[in-house]
Amino acid sequence: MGLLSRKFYARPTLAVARDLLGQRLVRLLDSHRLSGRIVEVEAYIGEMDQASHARPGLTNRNAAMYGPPGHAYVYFIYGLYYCLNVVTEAKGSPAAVLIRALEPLEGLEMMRHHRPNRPDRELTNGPAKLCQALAVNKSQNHADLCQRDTLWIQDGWLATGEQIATSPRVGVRGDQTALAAPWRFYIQDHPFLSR
DNA sequence: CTCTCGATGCGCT
DNA sequence: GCGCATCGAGAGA
Repeated sequence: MGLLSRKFYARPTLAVARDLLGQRLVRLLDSHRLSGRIVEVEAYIGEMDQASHARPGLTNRNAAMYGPPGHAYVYFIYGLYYCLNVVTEAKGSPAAVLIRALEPLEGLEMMRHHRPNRPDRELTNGPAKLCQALAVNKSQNHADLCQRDTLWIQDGWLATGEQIATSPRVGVRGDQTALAAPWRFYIQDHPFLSR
């Protein structure tokens, strides 16, 4: 099935974010496939974006955001968790889409093993939860998503009747007026949305 | 169900 | 030293 191409990611970030909904994120782990449909994302665009990790300019942490499109930007947060982004736009233009929630499709048994004592509905309904379920960590930072290596995105689908909705981004700090832009995209009423 | 609060470590000022 | 693109336990209703 179709791997999403470099050109898909080398576009304006809001378009990429919207078009990622319904696509299938695949993680290959010890020859096991773990995958899910992307049902919620957020866009982070440029150094002027008050909520973006690129706000301080190029640093070691956010370097992947400045790199070529179609690669992973994985960061460590709150001393405990990882979150996964997809780098967008041309090299040198720091922008990315945060993957916030998945609908699990393949590898449920292994996901349950990675997130013990959780009901299935809480396997991948948050940015750090899905990284736990798919065993995504710093070793996937800079990974090329345009190759079938250990992490990639391939063609998915939107079911008939599924509607795309937007809202302001969640969990971001700072000046609220600057953060009101509706840069969160999600499939309306989907059961695997984050809280 | 909702709300509050603590965990935990690293990058950056 | 501070603050963080989060989560889960525990309490209350």
